[in-house]
Amino acid sequence: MDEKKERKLLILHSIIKDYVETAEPVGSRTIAKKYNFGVSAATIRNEMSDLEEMGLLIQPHTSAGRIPSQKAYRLYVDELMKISNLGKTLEADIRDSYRQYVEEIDNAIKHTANMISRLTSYTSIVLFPQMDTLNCKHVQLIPIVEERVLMVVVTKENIVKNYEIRLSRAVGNEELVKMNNILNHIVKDSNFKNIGSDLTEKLETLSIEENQLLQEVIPIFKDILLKKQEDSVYSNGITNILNFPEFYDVMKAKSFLDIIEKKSKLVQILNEAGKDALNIVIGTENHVAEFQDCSLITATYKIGGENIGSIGVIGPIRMNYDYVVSVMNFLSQELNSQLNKSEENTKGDTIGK
Amino acid sequence: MDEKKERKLLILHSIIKDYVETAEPVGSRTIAKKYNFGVSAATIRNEMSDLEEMGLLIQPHTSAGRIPSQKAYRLYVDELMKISNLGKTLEADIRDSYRQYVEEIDNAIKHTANMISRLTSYTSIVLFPQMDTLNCKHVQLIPIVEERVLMVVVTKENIVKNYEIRLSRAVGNEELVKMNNILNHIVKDSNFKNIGSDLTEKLETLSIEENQLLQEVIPIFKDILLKKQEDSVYSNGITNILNFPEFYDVMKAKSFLDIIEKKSKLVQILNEAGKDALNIVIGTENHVAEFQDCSLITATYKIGGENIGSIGVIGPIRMNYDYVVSVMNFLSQELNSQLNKSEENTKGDTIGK
DNA sequence: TGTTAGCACTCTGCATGGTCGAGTGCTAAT
DNA sequence: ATTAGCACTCGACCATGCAGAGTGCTAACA
Repeated sequence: MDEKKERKLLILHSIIKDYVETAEPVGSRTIAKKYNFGVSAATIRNEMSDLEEMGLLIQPHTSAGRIPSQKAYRLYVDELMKISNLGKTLEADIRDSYRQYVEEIDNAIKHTANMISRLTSYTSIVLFPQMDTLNCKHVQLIPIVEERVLMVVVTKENIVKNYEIRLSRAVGNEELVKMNNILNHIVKDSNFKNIGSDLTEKLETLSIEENQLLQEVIPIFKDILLKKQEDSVYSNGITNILNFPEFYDVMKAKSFLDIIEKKSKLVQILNEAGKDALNIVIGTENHVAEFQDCSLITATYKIGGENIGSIGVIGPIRMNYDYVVSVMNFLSQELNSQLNKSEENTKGDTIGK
Repeated sequence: MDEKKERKLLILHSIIKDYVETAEPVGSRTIAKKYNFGVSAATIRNEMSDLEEMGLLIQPHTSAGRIPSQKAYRLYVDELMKISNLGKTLEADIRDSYRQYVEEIDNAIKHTANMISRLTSYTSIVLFPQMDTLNCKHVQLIPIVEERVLMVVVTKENIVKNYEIRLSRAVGNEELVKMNNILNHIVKDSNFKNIGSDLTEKLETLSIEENQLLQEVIPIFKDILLKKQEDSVYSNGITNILNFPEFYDVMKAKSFLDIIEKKSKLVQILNEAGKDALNIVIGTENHVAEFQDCSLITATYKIGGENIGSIGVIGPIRMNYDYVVSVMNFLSQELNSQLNKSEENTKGDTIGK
């Protein structure tokens, strides 16, 4: 009885494999011939009929072959799929390619996105470090000219963000330093997530004069944390999707591309995808209607053990899951070691300062 | 004889108008009826036949109507078109919408791009200020942690760019200040365009010790000016193009979108478009093959009288030229006054400093 | 009991051919 | 110079028919 079931699954596996390659419904003959099971097409037909009853196969119409259902892909991903390596040389090449992206974290992440889309030929979407997962180390205000000031925020994770701000009046250098000191005093060591309540609390401990000084910077400081959300996502290989017959219909392609352009939606999608090391969201498992013809595979990256963002790839449901998963596994691992290597180097000294 | 020609042009005008609206070849009857010229379709037919001989109309096949040739659009743009205003209320709304984008120049430009694509329903592409058109005012090195340093470059035009860099070793605060001083001494007031030769020249005037100090920062400083090219373009409304029947063919759409994703190509296209206040490039007048089904309308923006970047819109050749031109006129004017208003405010004091 | 060959059936894709309508060019009349 | 009329052309659309792929069922076989 068990080997019976075994064969069914093998057949399902073959069907999925074939369909992923060809995008055409696959018939019993194809399976019998191409994947020599040593039984006739008729037998395969019977098995396929069973698989259809189990909800794993779908027949577009009477005399077409069958295609895997979403449930089948889920089964495949959960139980059938075997994840392989990318191969020593490719892995070494990728590792090498990170060399030039050591300075700015965002570049390493962008590079990861580019690699994802290049390797998988699907569309990649990545989140840059999300402010609300980070912790403030210190803030520095730097005069540019007149009332214009550059605010540099360094997080405990050693991520640097900076923002050009404009005060309502020109502020002298000494005043700016004073501002900076007080500001630092209250934002230091706070967690950006609770910054709203934290700050109002701490502001109360300050003198009236000090409050006055910060009157203008504080709202700006808070704003920044929210505002940059739409800059916090990057995507590459958006036209790759047009290579797949599923999207030859211009309207489908458009609704896909529309979302990719709507950065805020992407942030949401990535946030909903799950926070495991690797997450697979197939078709309607995604809550965003426009992506229900797609599958999404995401991974997270960490600094100092804390999840601070994620990388993902989005393609048709008929996706090469095992390959894509191995790509994502390797790249997220590589990105993580990249990010944390540089942290290891500096962290010790930072704490000591 | 003159009023004869007059009529031909009126007919051409009508055909263009109709074709721009409907994207269907337009026949003699349509023109006769819809734009009541007071003559019969047969007469129009004769005129159209003449216009075709003149190379202004094209007949896709014997029994279809006719469509305007590229030459016709050029004629239209150069001589026939009347540019109107956008209307007081719309103009006021747009002007208002700039309010919130005063802090960072790049945001004002991005906003302009968003407005372009929203108003025209074509795809907008814009260049952020190009480093090589700017002049250096000063540079500031700010320690982040260990060997990581933030380099802030302020231009004479008061544009601020900043880059995270990594030195080969941790550098103490005093040393960094020293570095900063020497660096500033030699880069100050130089024009980024000639920075290569300028710097080598000035480096020779420094002591060996000073040279040593700058050894690492100088190449980085030069790199920066080139490196960020691909970050220097932004585009919005890329999927708008899919609304036009010209791009219902997926392969056409793909080759369009591919270029939009290739930022470096966009920079080239915008640079080739011309540096007048307003430039119109129709179809094959563009040298980039993939955009020869498109028309491009660009405008420049200035700071202190100097061209530093451009904004543009790209759509099908069958474009609503007069409307788009009026949009671009208004927006570039608005952007310019936005950029230079803020400069007026500060320039005086800056020089005094 | 599982497997298989055979056969009728179904459905799509494609080529064919005919009709319709839109639009033209030409000619002759005004 | 303009126009009405008419023959002509071509694409869009639709019905038809055929070939090919694939199925489900049945009866025979190991």
